[in-house]
Amino acid sequence: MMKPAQVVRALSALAQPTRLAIYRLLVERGPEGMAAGQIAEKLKVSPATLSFHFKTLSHAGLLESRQDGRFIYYAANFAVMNGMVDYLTENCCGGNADACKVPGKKC
Amino acid sequence: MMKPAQVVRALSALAQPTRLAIYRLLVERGPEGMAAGQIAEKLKVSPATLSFHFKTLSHAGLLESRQDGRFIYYAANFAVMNGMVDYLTENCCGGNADACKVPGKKC
DNA sequence: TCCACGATTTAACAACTATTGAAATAATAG
DNA sequence: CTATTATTTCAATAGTTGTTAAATCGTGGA
Repeated sequence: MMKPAQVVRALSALAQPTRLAIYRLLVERGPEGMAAGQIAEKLKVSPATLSFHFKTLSHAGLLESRQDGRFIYYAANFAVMNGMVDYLTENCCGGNADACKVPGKKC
Repeated sequence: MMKPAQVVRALSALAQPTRLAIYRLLVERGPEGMAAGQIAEKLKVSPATLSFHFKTLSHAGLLESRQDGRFIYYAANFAVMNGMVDYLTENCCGGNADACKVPGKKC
């Protein structure tokens, strides 16, 4: 189970329109990821601002990066988001499956 | 599907240690919820601070409240969190189920 | 009605966050 | 090596957030 501080960091990282858009774009893109410049162009964000947000997302563990030539590819790390969701729904409804309203959760 | 602004509001609301603790406590408690005073005592948070956080969580749609005598009971609203998770994983891996790493998601 | 109790509001302040442009760094191609 | 492209760092500013104490609101009982 994730530590509270890490969950807060992940939530905090996603709680910003530009970063949320970056993350969603990379979730859609899958493991291949996308180059920083392409993301900047697609989302119409200045390189400096984008870099700042990459740092925040990476520090939260939500992004992986790899260099390919002059380009840096970023990709979503699904494990951290899954851990975040598990943390939020842990022991939901006190373990009463009937009362549970979280789909896919076995309480 | 939820609107981006509402998702950001929900993530933002949970991206704070005290509010995350409040929400988890209420998720565990289920639909019955818990009185404000009990939560304050359990989490050792001052009433004023707690009230401030209730407002933030309620405004994000994450909490429901009902008055019972002098007490106000708060309960988690699961629908909004589910919507938040759906928004985050929407169209994940571009619809390629094999590449998808999000358990319970059919891509 | 008056009082006690639970909960919220307000105002103030310190701490943190996002954004920008300009400068600096890293990597490749010629 | 130099020019070029991609990305990051820096510094400054404006805006946002969390906490506290004191004041206020609303409910139920004497």
